[in-house]
Amino acid sequence: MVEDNEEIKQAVKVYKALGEPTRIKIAMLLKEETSLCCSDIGNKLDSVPNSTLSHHLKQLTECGLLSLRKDGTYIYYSVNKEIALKYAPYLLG
Amino acid sequence: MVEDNEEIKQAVKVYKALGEPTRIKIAMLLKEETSLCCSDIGNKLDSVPNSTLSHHLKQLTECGLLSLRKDGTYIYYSVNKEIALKYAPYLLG
DNA sequence: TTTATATTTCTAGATATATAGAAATAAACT
DNA sequence: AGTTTATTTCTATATATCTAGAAATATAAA
Repeated sequence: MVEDNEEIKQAVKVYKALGEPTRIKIAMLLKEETSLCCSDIGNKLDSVPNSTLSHHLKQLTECGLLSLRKDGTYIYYSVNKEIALKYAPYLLG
Repeated sequence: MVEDNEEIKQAVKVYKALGEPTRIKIAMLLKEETSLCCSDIGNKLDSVPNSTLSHHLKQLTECGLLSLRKDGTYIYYSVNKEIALKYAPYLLG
């Protein structure tokens, strides 16, 4: 029997996060720019409202794929290379 | 702007396929066994009806992650290494 | 040609997720 | 204190997906 261990759970979370067009585009953007804040990402994607963007960024962050750094009002996102390398090195080019 | 090209579309399909517990378990099984038929997989997973299994195998196949070989009534599934290597080498161990 | 086995399709209900407007929070600036 | 900007939370609706029983299809064996 295959077990439901923590690693599989994280893999499911990571792949679920990447299995959505807007989110994979965010990951691709960050692969090129190394670090962007929410509104920068919004400007690069076409007509995605902030609330929707926030929802997507949350999932990408919660699965460990993105890490963030706060700077005043801004939150800068970047790809967590360790996780990307493990589950989806495709993202890193 | 990030584009919706074919490669991104396939990546989304692959990751969507992997972003579900039963399906990632199927992929893990196949990583160890190299080739299994639908009912073998059903026996290794606990109480997943055939119709559900068929649905999952269809998604894993349609995104290119699994390839199949028919042998009489049986259909043997195995991991398509080219696709797995590109998008999720994690699956190959 | 009947029977058994493997797998798929059909169908429907339950659950999850995506989307986005509006209000709320938070930090910086005047 | 009031205002602007960045982001989140709340809320609701629409859409997608998971699940599984029952019927259908397909191949093989008796």
